[in-house]
Amino acid sequence: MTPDRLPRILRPHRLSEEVGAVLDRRIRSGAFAPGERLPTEARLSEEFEVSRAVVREAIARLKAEGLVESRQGAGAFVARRLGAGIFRMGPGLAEADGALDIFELRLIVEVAAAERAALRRTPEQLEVIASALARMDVALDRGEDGATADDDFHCAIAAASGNPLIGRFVAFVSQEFSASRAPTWSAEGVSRGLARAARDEHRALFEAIAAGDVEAARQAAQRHLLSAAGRLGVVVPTPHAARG
Amino acid sequence: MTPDRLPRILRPHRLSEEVGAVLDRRIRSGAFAPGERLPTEARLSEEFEVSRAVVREAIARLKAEGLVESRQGAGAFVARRLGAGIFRMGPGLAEADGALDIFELRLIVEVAAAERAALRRTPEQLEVIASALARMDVALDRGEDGATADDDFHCAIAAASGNPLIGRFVAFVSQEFSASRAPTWSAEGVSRGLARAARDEHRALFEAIAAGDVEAARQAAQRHLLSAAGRLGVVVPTPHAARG
DNA sequence: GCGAAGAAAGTTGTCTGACAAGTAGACAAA
DNA sequence: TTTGTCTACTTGTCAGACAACTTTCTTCGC
Repeated sequence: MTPDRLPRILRPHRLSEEVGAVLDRRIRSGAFAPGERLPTEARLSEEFEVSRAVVREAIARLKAEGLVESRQGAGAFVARRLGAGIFRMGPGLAEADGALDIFELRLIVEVAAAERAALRRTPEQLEVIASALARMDVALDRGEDGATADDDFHCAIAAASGNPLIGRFVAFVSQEFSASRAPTWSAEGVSRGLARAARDEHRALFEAIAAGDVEAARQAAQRHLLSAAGRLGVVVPTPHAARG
Repeated sequence: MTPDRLPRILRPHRLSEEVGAVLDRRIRSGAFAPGERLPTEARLSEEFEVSRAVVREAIARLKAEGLVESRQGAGAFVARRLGAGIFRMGPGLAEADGALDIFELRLIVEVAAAERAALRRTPEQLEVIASALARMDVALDRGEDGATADDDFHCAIAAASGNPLIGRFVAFVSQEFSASRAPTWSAEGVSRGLARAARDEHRALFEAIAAGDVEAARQAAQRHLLSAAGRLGVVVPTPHAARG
């Protein structure tokens, strides 16, 4: 646990964010039911003792997130389908239990991506994967940080799955959780051989994809992600434990 | 009970949305580079010939979407990592090739969710799944629309996976693609027996989860989703074809 | 000349008041 | 009951002002 993140200690408070956060909670908690009309802007500005401009800005955020829809003259309404069109991880998910949840989702999607990449990758896509792998090797030899190349490697595999949606989703998750690769590539991680272990797992995965061996790719991807979780002290239970 | 969900044929234009759309395009197209400072609010309000309030509301949306960050006194800046923290499907994805991509992602995540639900579901969660199944039966008997119950069924299984992230993601994908269930539950679909076929698949999946049989749950979920895709005329290739 | 303190200009955040555009409910007329 | 009108209400937009904060420039002491 290396929490090098100091998010909002020094950030000056913004009224519109506070108001937005309160409304957000009320909506998600069900205090305002879907389809129900929100109090008017004037009413809210009274309740929170802020100007209408602040309320409007807060509601603008909620509208952008798909939680609220407003109609001129009628009012603002809680969306019938909360947050349609947008998926977000939510802050603070990258720690404690959240890490396990994210790793499990990564395991599911990235293993599937690896299988499909083994089947469908084009020579060009294989080249991109190989390039990321090579950059990791260079970083390892020189004792530099290979976290970015690590990131690229995973994203390149997902991109080679032939499904752009999978590619984008893996990129999203990986970005969201990029901090998780830091311990492996830190000075301590390198000295403890974590980076080298990760490199070997990556190579096995690459070779399986290069060979077009779906089953080997599945196993290599699963082994790698479980090991990566282990390097963070997270144990991901898997229904396939007997097979993997 | 009035379902006022007509597609808003002629939505009155909202200035803030138009301004926001223009800025959105400029940022995504790279006209404003990541990290670069945006023109000031005053400048933008001049350019678009709108009030500063409109510009602020537009920027508030972009901030909510993670495209822009602003600092009081300094200005508004294009985010270094565009849209970090948010995943969206993008419009128009639910047709043509997009349907295949979404179905493949659904297949991956929902099959995994079914496996985990078979392992981890609590009696309460099983009850929720059973309830959705029962509602589908009622709808089928009465010739009513069971699409909502169908939706609930899938989401309930994902929720029973024990991983809230999976639950939310399936809810997201399913919502995004809710139109896909319509053909099954339409009058024509019911008369052609599509709804009945779907019901049988659902029941098999439910029983596998109730019995805690991981392998059966996996197969039932896969079979159901592939059949569902087939009912839409989509053929999803799967690396597990030999096994399933 | 140079570094530091301070002034000045510029920018976002918030407040206030006002009017335009659009909606919903009441009420009267047919 | 149906229809049309009216009125109160709500959101959308505008304008101007000030506060809070950042950046840049100026000035002063050395």
